[in-house]
Amino acid sequence: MLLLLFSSFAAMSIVHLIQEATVRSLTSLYEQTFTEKDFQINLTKPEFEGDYTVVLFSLLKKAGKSTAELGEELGKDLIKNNHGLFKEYNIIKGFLNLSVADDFWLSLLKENFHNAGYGSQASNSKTVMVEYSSPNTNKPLHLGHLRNNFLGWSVAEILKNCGYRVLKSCIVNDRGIHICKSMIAWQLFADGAAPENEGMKGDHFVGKYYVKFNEEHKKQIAELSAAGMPEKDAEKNAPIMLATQKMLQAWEAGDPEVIALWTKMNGWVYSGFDVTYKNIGSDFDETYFESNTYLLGKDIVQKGLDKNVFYKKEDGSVWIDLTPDGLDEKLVLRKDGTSVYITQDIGLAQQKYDEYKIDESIYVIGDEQNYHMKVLKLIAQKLGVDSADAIHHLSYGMVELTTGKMKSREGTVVDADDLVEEMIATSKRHTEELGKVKDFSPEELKDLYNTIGLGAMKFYLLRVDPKKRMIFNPEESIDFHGFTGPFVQYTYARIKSILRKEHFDETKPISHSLLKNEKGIIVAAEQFPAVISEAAKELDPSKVANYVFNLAKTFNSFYSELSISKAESEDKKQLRLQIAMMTANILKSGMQMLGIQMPERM
RNA sequence: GGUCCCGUAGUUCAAUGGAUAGAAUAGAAGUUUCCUAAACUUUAGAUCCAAGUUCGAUUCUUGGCGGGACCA
Repeated sequence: MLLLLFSSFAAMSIVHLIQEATVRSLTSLYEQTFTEKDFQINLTKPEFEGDYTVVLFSLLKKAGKSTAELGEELGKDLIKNNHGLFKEYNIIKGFLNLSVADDFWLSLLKENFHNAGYGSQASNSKTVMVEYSSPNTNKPLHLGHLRNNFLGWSVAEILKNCGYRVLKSCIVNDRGIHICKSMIAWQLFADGAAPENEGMKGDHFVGKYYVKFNEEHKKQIAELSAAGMPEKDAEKNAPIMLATQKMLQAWEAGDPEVIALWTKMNGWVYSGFDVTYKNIGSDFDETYFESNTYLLGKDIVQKGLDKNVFYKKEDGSVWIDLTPDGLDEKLVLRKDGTSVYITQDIGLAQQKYDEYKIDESIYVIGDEQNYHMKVLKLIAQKLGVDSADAIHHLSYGMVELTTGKMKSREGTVVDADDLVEEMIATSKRHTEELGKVKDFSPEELKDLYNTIGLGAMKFYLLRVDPKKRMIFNPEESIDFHGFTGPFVQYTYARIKSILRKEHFDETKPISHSLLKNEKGIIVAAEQFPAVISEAAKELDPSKVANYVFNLAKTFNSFYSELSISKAESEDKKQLRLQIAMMTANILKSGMQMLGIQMPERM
């Protein structure tokens, strides 16, 4: 009877149910209008009796009661008028702790334990584009790019689970002075070498010449300075820099030789990127190349001039005045008529909208671009670009090293490929030491090492609030114990092991009181849909990582306290099997949203 | 010079204005004839400083100190 009743509540979270019930009780008790914003519902701290807590302080004035009176009256009314949803209550200081009936939790478990899609929402018929990764083609990917890639991928997955149609896109920064630097250095120092003859990945090969350029550039600056030239002039007038500038002009003029070299070297880089993306599991529905988009937005400049959003200075350059918005004046077209990044970006934003009619456009870009993105959105809005309001910058903090800044041009970076390789090697070592999967085939082992190594790395980079910069110590390897991916994977593998051995008997009705360890997991499981929604709203995968870890921890504690296969009764065994299965389903889909695979055994 | 962000255990991270500030790791002490010990249990350890708002501040406001990013 009760089970049936509670299953009709299943669409609503328990927090929501408590909110509504509390509003009803307050309104009838004190004959005033209350809303759920008048008070707060928290999880009850484990040291107190109860599941959820109504914080009473904010209600005292309006109700005209003391905490003790209000708590008693509200508690009694909640118990009386909610069909047994609440079992009991207690009041400590200004906190009304409510115990939710076991039947509610049992009903929730029964309804959902076998549902692999628990927590995901139906289609909302909205399209969102997530632009991420966006590499330069003059160097290989490093740790910072990995954070970007994992964030972009994960946010896309989270949004999919919330019912969005998601398009993953990438803008490849394949032109400009930085690419010319690698090209010049290759011409000067490579003697025609190609990645194949050196057995290098193409992106690493090209990156080597980018570093080489900077070494040579520095040397020439020193020479010119020694000859008496001021350092700033020396930077510009170093012969290698002059040659690079000349090459950039030749590229823009379409010089066939330069274009051929550019095509060849970019080709090397792409073949290298392909390998890295495949290894880390990144992919894109749409790839834009800046060499195709850099002329976009010029018509927008004209439109801006017509609308008087932009103005022309005497030298012919075009500007926008953002001082009324608390920002500066910003250049949108140089005096020589070439456009700047912001102009292209507006052009591309418009193109994305035209092609896909996207409702939201998320840009995963480092926080060093906060100002740029703010200006981009503002200008787009002032111009009346269709997609302007949809622009959303997912700004993430830089990854810093304990040993100093990562600078590609100085070669002081943690390389993405190296790190991936190291993680996989470490997972291999751990696995071999433990010796639990000696019957695996070589292919199965390879998959397992990948799953665990990448799991550790992705979890490590995603467990931190994206907005905050994070610090990485290259001397210490990423952990496989504690608050880590492998911890969650291990919990999952243990559950799967049990599920392989035991069998479900769904004919058994389950009706008994829940032990603390049993209920704890169901209470945690109930929060999963809300966590996903929150993560989507905040574009924050760390919410999922933290949740999944806590659920795994709760389960591990349950596992060590209570036996499943040797439960006190068949009833209890079936209950615990359901709890285990629901946990496994949630862990798997939560980790999937972080881009992390789950091993059936490890 | 201007704008913005960040200061929490030794370290890396949590905490929609709420109860005794949570974890992980490193440290100390335990758990394996029993479903996978990559686990579990116990223990010690922190809000940069100073005012203010509030019944209540890690959270909000102001000022300092320290770190970072961006703009010209």
